[in-house]
Amino acid sequence: MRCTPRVREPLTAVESTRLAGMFKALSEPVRLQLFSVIASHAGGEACVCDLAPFVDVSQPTISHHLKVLRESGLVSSQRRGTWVHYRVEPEVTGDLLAALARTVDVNEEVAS
Amino acid sequence: MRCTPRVREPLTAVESTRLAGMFKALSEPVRLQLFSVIASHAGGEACVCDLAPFVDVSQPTISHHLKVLRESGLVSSQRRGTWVHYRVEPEVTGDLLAALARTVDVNEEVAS
DNA sequence: CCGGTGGTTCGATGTGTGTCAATATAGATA
DNA sequence: TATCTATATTGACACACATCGAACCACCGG
Repeated sequence: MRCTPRVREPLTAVESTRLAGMFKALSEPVRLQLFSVIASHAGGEACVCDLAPFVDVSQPTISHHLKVLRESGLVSSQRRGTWVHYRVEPEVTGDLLAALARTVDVNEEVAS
Repeated sequence: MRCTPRVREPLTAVESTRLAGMFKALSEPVRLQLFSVIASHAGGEACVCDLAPFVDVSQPTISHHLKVLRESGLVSSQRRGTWVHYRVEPEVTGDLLAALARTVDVNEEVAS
């Protein structure tokens, strides 16, 4: 029943589950935009008050989305006095990028 | 109220919506694995019968997930006689990769 | 024109999730 | 202590979604 040969090993169920969790965190437009806004600040870091002007949802909703991002591991948070700062986790985002790049590379090798 | 300066422009709401749609397609473990299995075949292309052994869901569920991937633009499908072949769309996946890489780059520039 | 096999669509069901208003917490300031 | 601001949590609700069995469609070999 096999129609096409395989060129490399696909993701395992375990790897897929881990990566899918990160993709899920970025799968909401508002959340992706929040992540992007954080990343666009110096040091990949911004306080919540910097994020609010960019998205058109209530403050609790912003807080909820930040929690989802935090739990995915893509960002971390730190309180500094009155303000809470969110920071992109370069290592985790790098993992995600690498996994996706590996997948896409298969096509590029074949295309060239 | 601004605590941190911005280093680059974040994604707009429109861009976020488009990209989030692709991330969403990859946000399900089974679906991500299907995508990965397709990409792991020669030419970034595989027929449905090649995918089934890798995931533990019913055949209708596989078909549903393939439809979602197709509608996201990340893969396309083509019937060849009895079998239907799914193929990774390199250009679309490249867009996604580039957008994510741009975001991560911000951190790496700062880190170095 | 059948019977069979590969894939898709349909209908139903349980679970997950984005959103907000209201409320709560944490730190600063007086 | 009282109060103000920044952020988080709770509760409720509507909607989306993953999954399956059953029915359906497309191609192929008699």
